[in-house]
Amino acid sequence: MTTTKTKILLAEDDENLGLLLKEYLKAKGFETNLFANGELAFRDFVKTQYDICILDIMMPVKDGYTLAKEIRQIDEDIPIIFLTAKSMKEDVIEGFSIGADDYITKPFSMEELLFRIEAILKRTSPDFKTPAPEQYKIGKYVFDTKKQTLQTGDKTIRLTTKESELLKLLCNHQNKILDRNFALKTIWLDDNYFNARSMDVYITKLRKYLKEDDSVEIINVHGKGFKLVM
Amino acid sequence: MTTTKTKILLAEDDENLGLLLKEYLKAKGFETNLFANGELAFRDFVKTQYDICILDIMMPVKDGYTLAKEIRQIDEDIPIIFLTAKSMKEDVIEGFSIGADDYITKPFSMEELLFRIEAILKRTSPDFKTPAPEQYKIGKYVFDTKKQTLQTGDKTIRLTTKESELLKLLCNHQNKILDRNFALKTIWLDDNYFNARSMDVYITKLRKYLKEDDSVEIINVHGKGFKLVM
DNA sequence: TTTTACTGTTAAACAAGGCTAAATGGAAGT
DNA sequence: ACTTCCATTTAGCCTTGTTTAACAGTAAAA
Repeated sequence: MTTTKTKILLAEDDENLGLLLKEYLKAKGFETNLFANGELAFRDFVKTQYDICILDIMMPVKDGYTLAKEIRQIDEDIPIIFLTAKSMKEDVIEGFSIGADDYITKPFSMEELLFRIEAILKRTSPDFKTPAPEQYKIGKYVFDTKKQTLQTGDKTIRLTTKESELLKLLCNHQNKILDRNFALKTIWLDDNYFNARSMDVYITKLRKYLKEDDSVEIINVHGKGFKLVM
Repeated sequence: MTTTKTKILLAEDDENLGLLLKEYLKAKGFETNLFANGELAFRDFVKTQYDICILDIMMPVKDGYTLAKEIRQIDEDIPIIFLTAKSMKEDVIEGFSIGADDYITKPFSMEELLFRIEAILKRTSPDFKTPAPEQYKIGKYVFDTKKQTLQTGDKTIRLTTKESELLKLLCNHQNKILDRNFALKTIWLDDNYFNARSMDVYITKLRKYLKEDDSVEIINVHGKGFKLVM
């Protein structure tokens, strides 16, 4: 399987921040090229296929706005996110006028940057690892979230809406803990006692459906939630 | 060409801000419906085709997060922007986790909001924006709303008025939940018990008509409504 | 160990929905 | 007026989805 990594162009003159972001994004599965100024970034942009650009505004040699304008002349559509220390109204306006997709003021958490990147990518590239694909492979099962079915070779199990929503959340967090309260608030909208017990009942149901394949298991993490391991 | 205005759902309990935004957006060519709390906003959401939702987080009766989750259960894809006074890291994370497209902290300039709306809309394919076409493709069927017919290669099924109206509503909300009460009030003008049972009978009829194509299905969402998936 | 908070599972209860057939009632034809 | 036709509603019965209750088991805490 050749899942091409999402390529990010990062133009940031603060070396500390730049490397930190690059490392973080790498850990999150992105391929990031870091450049210390707009000039270097642009020289690479023309020869590399990027999926998204993250540009600091204030940089030596060539600032972020200028860089963005040059990028826009080459590619009208590529997503651009500005990073900046100042949050002056006019600057934000100018950023968006150039055709920015987002404008983030420092300080920001890397997590927020990641979310903002993903929010843009989910609308941009249709094949982007969206947090909610229509089909999941669960061991020898195929779970169709749209049709709410769970197929395994011969038979097809029709799932109810709640079963489907819960399984979807589990798939979404596969091999990670799905927090009880998060799941409750997402599906039941309220994490009271009764809904919690209701959820337990649904976990039992899902386990029954999935018991044909031993490599798949929904395990409980005491006091935290459930984990779909496979 | 009759370009329909982009419809915005705005949930904001601060009446001053709400009306101000509404006026501003109106001047910019948007059609905005303003609601003072999440409950009212949701009640309208199920019966109106919106293009984007702008939700304040802190609202009486039903807060923005809960509203967003309810909206997401009905429509997984509609863009959501959160407005909030607090910019706590965890809140931003929660907002994006629900599937927000942007998260703006007050105070913000209306101009910035406008740019952010446009940044999102330029990435959103306006496929459902074309209002109520005369013909729908439903799997291998062609549904003609005007002639009230359902064609599939060889044969043509004549639909009755009620059958046609219901199917039209379902098509209008395809892959989203068609709210029971909204459908009843729209077609039967009254959501009493008997009309509800009548509607169930019609759902059965439509399912029979559509059973030639497995890729099409009318699934029930318990207590909420029906969803035409394809 | 004892206690307490969680979790697993089953079954009961109830509401909602699926389906079929019969009843209703209006429109059109005789 | 009577009949036929047909869309729609009502009735009835059965199935399913979801929640609640109840009881047993287990992990953590005291």
